[in-house]
Amino acid sequence: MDSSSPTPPTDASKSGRPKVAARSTGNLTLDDVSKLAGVSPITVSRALNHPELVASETLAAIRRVVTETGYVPNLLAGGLASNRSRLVAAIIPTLGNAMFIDTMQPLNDMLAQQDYRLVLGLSGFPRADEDELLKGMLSRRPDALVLTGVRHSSSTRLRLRAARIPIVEIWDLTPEPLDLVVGFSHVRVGGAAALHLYGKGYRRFASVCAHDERARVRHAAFVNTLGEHGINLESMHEVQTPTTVRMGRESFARVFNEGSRPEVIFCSSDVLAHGLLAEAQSRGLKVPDDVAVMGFADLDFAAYTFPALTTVHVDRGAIGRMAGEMLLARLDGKIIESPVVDVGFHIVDRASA
Amino acid sequence: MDSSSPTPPTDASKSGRPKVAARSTGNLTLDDVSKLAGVSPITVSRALNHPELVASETLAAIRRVVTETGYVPNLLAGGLASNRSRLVAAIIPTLGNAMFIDTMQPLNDMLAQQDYRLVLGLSGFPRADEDELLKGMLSRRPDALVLTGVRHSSSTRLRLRAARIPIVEIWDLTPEPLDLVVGFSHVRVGGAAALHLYGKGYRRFASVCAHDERARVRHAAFVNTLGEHGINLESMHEVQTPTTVRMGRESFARVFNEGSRPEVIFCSSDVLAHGLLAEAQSRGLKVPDDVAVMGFADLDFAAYTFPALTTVHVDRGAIGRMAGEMLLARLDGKIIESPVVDVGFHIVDRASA
DNA sequence: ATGAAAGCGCTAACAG
DNA sequence: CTGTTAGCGCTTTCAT
Repeated sequence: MDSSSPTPPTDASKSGRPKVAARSTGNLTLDDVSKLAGVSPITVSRALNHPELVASETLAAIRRVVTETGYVPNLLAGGLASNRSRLVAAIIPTLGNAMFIDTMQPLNDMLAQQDYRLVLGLSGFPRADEDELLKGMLSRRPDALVLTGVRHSSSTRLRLRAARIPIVEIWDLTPEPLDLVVGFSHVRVGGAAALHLYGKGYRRFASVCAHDERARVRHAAFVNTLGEHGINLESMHEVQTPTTVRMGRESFARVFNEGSRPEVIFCSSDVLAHGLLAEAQSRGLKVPDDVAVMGFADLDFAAYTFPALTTVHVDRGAIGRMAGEMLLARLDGKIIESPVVDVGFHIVDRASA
Repeated sequence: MDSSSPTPPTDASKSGRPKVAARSTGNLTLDDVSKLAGVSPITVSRALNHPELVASETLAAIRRVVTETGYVPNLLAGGLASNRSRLVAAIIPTLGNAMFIDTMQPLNDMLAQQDYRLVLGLSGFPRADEDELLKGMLSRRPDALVLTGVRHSSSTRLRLRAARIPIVEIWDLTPEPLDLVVGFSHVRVGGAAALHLYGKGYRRFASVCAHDERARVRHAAFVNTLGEHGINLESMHEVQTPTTVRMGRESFARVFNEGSRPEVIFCSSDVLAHGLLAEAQSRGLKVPDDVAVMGFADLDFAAYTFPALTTVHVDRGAIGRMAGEMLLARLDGKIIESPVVDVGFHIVDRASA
C-alpha cells in the first residue's frame, strides 16, 4: 500500500482499484481536448458534431484547442457509441473494369460530400464467396450497402435482411429487389443488339463473351433473339476476365483462324471490341464492310479510336449518382417513392450516322 | 427508490443503478453467442481470433452457435478495444486513371489475404485539401497508410508523424521519406525519354502534359534535358485530368492547327498518346514516319492498338505488391532493411524493334 | 447551453 | 484452457 499518501486509507475491500494498466493509444482523446478547453467531454463532442448547440465562445475555445493539438476524433469509438459508422460498403467484381469504376467515382463523390466514406470490396469475377466478403464488410457496420448484381445466395440474402440497413443493387434489374435497385436489363440489351444487327441486314454472326455473369445474360438473349429469326452463331468464344485489348485481338485471330467468316462479331465489352477492331485493321480488313464489330458500354477510348464501332451506350455515371442519391435520401430518413430505377441504354451506331 | 425490489436495500447513496436504457443495435453480440454456447464472452472472442487457444470441443460448440445465428462480429468495438482496425487507408488522386488502379488491385489482394481491408480516399487531382482527406481517414484509425506521391504540406507531415503507423509513399522517390517508399524517379523518366528521342535523331519536339504533379515533373525534366542539347519545344499543351483519348485527339489537332510540325510529340500518358495516334491516323499521317508519339506507362490498350507507340514501361502491379509486402511485414513487427524501393522503368520502342 | 452517468461490443491483462 | 475485471473513446439520455 502506498502509505505515503496524505489521504486517509479508503475502503480498500471494495473490489479494488485498477489492476489493469490503461492501454493508451498514444492518440489524443476527446477527454484531453475537453480538459485543455476547460469544458466537459460532451461539450467537445457537441462542438464537433452539432456546433449549433454550443455557445460561440465555447465553440471558439474548443476549436482552438482542436487545431493547436491536431486532435483527430476516433470514429471507431464514435461509431460504436452512436451505432452509425458513416461507412458505405460497395461490393464490385474488380477494379480492372472501367465500367464499374465509372460508376464508383460519382458514387464516392456524392457520399463524400455528406461525410460518408465508401469502402470497396472486390469480389473477384468468379465471385469468390460473396458471403464471406459480405460478412467481412458487415463486421465494419456500414450504414448502407451497394451490391453489384441481383443474384445472391440464400445465406447472403438472409444476412442482408438481418443487417437492416439500406441496400442498393446496381447494374441490373430484378423483380425481387432486396431494397433499392439502379440498373438496366441485360436481357433487353442482348435482344436489342441482335435486332439492330439483324435489321441492318447481317446474317452471319460470331460472338466473343467475357466470363462474366451479366455478359452471359446479354449473350444468351442475343443468341435467343437471333434464334427466333432462324439464325445460329457461326462462332462463339469465351474469354477470362478482366478482359484486355490483347484478348480482343487474340479472339479475332481465333475466329478467323478457325475458318469462320462472320459479317459481324458481338462482343461483351468495348475493350474486347476494340481489340478485335485493332486486329481487323492490322489484317487490312475494312470495318464495317469486311467485318463489323459490336461492343458494349460506349467507353471513351473505343469511341474515339474506332468510330466505326457499334456499341451500346450505358450511362455508368448515372448509375452511381442515382444510387448515391437514393442511399443518401434513405440515410436521411426520407421515403423513396420508386425504389427501382431503370437507367436504360441505347444503341450507338456511329458507322451509319 | 424502487422499494418493490425483493433484495434488501443496498447502499443506494452510491451513484446509482442504470438510469439510461440500453440502446441495442438489434445485432447479435458476442455476449449473446457466449450465453448460447454456455461459455464466457472472452472464450468466444478467442474462438474467433485465436482458435488455437481454445479446446476443440468448446470451439466446435461456439462455431455451431455462430453459424446458426449468423453472428457477425463488430469490428468497431473490436478495433476500439484492441486498438487495431485492420484497415489500411490509401490516398490516390482518382479512380479514373488506370495507372493507379493497376497499383491498387494487387495491393488490395495482398492485404485482403491477411484480413486487412483497403479503404480508398480520392484526393481529386488538384489535390483538394490532402490534409482534410487525411484527417478523415485517420479518424478511422487505420493500421497503415498508403500515400500517392511524396509531397505533403507541413501540417500533413505533422499529422502523419503523430499517427505513428506504417506509411508507404508510392509512385515517386524522395530523399526524405516519411517511412517506406516504393516508386521511381520521374525526373529520370523525363530525362531518359528526351535522350532516347534525341538519340533517334529527332530535333523538333512538342509535348502534351496532363495537369498532374508527377506528369509535370517528367515534362520539366524532358524539357531541361532537351535544353542541354540546345533544343526548345515547338509546342506545349496542358490538359485537364483525368485525361481521355478524346483529349488526346483534340490535342493533336491543336498542335497541328497552330501550325507546329513536330517530328515527335511527348505525352504524359498512354491515354493521351493513344488519342494523338488515333487522330494522326485519321488524318492519314504515318506513324512514326510523319510524326512519332511517345507515351507513358505502357498500358495494354495502347500497346495493342498502336504498336508504333514509343512509351515508358512502368510495372504498376509491382508497386502495389511491393507496397503491400512491406506494409504487411511492418504490421507483423518485422524489420525492413531497405525501406526505399526504386522499381525503375524502361523505355519501350516497339517501332524500332 | 452544459454536464453527469452509463454503456455501445469488444479485447487486454491477469488469475486460476 | 477458461474466466474475471476493467476499460478502449465516444455519444446517448436525462437533468440542470
